[in-house]
Amino acid sequence: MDFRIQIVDWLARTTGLTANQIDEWLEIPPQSELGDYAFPCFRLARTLHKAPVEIAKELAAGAEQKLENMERVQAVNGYLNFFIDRRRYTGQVVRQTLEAGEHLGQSDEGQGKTVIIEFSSPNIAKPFHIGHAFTTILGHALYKIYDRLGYQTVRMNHLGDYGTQFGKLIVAYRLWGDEQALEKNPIQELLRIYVHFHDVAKEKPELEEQARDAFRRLEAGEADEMALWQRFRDLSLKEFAAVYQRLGVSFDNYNGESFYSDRIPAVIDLLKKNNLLIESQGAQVVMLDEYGLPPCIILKSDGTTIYASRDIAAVLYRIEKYHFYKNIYVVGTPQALHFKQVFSVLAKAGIPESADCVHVGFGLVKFPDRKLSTRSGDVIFLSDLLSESVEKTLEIIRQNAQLRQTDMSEEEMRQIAEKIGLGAVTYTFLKNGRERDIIFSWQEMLDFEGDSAPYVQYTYARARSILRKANLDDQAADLQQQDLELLATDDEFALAKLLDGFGASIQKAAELYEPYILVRQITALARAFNKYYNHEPILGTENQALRRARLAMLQAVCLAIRTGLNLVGIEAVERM
RNA sequence: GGGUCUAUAGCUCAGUUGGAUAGAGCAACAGCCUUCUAAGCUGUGGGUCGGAGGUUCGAGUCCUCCUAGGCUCGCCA
Repeated sequence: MDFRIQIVDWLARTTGLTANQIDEWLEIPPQSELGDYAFPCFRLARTLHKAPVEIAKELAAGAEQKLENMERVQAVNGYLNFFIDRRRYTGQVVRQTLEAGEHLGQSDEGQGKTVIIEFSSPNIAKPFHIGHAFTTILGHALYKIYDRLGYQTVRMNHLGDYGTQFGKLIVAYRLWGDEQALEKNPIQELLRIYVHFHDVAKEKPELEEQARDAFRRLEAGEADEMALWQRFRDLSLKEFAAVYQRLGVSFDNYNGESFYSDRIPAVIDLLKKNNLLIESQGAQVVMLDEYGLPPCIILKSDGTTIYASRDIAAVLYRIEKYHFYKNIYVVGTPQALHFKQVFSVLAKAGIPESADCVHVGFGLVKFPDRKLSTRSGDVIFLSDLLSESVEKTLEIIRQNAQLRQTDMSEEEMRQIAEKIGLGAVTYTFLKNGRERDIIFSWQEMLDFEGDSAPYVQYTYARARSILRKANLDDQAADLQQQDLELLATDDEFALAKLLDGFGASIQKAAELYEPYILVRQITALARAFNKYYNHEPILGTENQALRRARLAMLQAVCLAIRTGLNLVGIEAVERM
């Protein structure tokens, strides 16, 4: 808003400080009773040789007649507090929000820049469990946010479709595979033999050796191993596709680890050319002492590749193909060291783009007493979690439909339940800082009150219901005819401030790779609206001009909530 | 042991670049549905911000040390 700019300008002229400096220091008071903007005068005390309290008083004396759009300016405890013209501000924000319409929150900051987001990346032949939900939901939200800011985006699903684990699967399948079970329920069968492999390998360590050998043959392109691998991969992808479709997630490519395996020679060349490759204990490694990191293994002692070599190959490929502005990896924090090593090897090899590679880590999903582990078969499938959530939602909708005597069809109730149930799960993963671990609890995951997607969706549905009753959608109608400065209550001003901060929250979320910033913004907006809803009978407003202005504000709120939810991968519903 | 992250209300978490009386949600307690959807709203209680020093006009925030915990540390990914 230009209120801030106005204050900064005036302060810059009056104090002789630069506008940038003022802008940095100008803050928003903790309580709105203290004002809408505040300038702390303590830092001026030394240069002006005056007490902060005095400085504030003098500035306040000269401020009011010089500043338009300002209700008053007050000096309190060394702070210079500005109270803006709230009616004007509220009117302006609502107008601008509605004018932006479907473009709300868009920006051109990403113009001409390509951002690669690698996320989801499940392992072939393993179930899609709630651990994968985190990267999938987080990555998808980041994609939407960057897309909104005008960046060119590339979504990459870096499938775990290579490595010694496939040697294990091949060995296990040959020993215990059940063809019929594989046809019927591929991932379950593959998981069964994978778990069995680890059980047996405890007694018979020679199986591990056989597995490594099978992977060696796979990497060498032996037909039998290749065929099995291809089969496992195809079957797995088919199952993953169902989950992605349900979540509304898609990718620009599925270049998994196998895709980069034949680009390893280029990596070896590069490293050799720079004299970085050293033999150590039979393996080829790059030393990273100057980065304070342990050596990075490039080739194992049996000559096969390892994930680090494949990740390095992937970066080289992406530089060449996309000339990326940023190359983002949405991968759990346990792999932080791995990415540091990979980026450092590239830096050491003189690849400047290594500085544009970012590991966006996230916490572990675990039970109160243990870690989730595929090997032990101790997992919660994402599909089960989603179904459970949707099921519970459907129950609540049924109860409410009966209570409120609504006329929702079974089909409509199911569609709504799907959106809300999925939203609840998505929200749970995005509501806090991503690096925090999530202690899995059904109770918390399925809590639909307070800070939750259903709370926000419910708010939206209620607001939309009012607009329907007033025969309005949320397109801005004849804005020129509206007197939006009639919006004068504290609730309305609070809503305006939250609407005003919407765009900034998107930018901040992108800057920090933290969708929770946007999630909290729209939750706060929803909370402010619920308060308003309970204070003011909007439809029953007697003054018709004010009623129109209030409905316009509702349109703006709906627009922001719906847009915000969509940007984190949650759908709004018209009724619930 | 090295690296790294974390420690804020009973629980789960926010807390802008250091700024005024540290905030939400859940749980607890007390209220609000003949009026726009009660998945809502209003109010109450609840804190030596892990501990000790230091820098500063001012520290939950920055520095040092300590304690506790998570993750991680060459041939898995």
